[in-house]
Amino acid sequence: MELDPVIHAPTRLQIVSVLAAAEEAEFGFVRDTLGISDSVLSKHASALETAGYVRIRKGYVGKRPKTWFSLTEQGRSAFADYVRNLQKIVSPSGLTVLPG
Amino acid sequence: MELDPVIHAPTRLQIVSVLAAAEEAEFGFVRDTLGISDSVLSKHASALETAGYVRIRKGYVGKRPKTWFSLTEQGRSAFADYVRNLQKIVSPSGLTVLPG
DNA sequence: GCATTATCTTTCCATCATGGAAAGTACTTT
DNA sequence: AAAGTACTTTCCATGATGGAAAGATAATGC
Repeated sequence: MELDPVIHAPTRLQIVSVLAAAEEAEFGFVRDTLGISDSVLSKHASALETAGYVRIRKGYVGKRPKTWFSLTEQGRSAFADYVRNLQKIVSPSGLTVLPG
Repeated sequence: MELDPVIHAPTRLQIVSVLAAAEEAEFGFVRDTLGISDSVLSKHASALETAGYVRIRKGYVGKRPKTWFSLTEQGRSAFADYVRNLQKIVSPSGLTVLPG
């Protein structure tokens, strides 16, 4: 019933949730969606990559460098586990973390 | 879409979840259920009391002092908000993990 | 009466996490 | 050459966390 600390930190939870909702997301999109600084996103993305949860892809749009993030299979699975564990912790109260 | 940091800390989330499932819970029960030390529970309970989320009741069982915790109305409401916010963050992923 | 137990609370400490600013990297545009 | 784009890394200050140890208070055991 452990809450994976890599995912639980609020900023990373939000990053992972954004990525879980899409196949891939741009650096700037994630940063602006969450309203965080470049450095914070860069550091959390690296932490998630180190954990094996996020893939960081670098490429170009025209001549400008761009970075995209996506969840790895391991990341998706860890996120699903995380949500399940949250549910276990919270559910005795009768509340749910799930939509609907 | 803020996750109340008083509740989000894993240990306090578990404490609050336990309390949300009951009217009142004993110090020893909560400590043993979560597997934490006396000092940690004592400190987190104080923090939750300071936030207005938990009521700490002291009394006796026979001649031995005992402490009980319960959520205040404010605490229940903050917890419900917390879970709602969690839902908002997580739900775009479309996870279909079922409660229970 | 004094030591021990019970039930917490508070202090101490060492560690880790977090975020933003600033500086750095690499390349491009003007 | 200077400035801009798109990050990454370093620096730093702040705060959170947990357990052990020491306290506080009262009740039993011997």
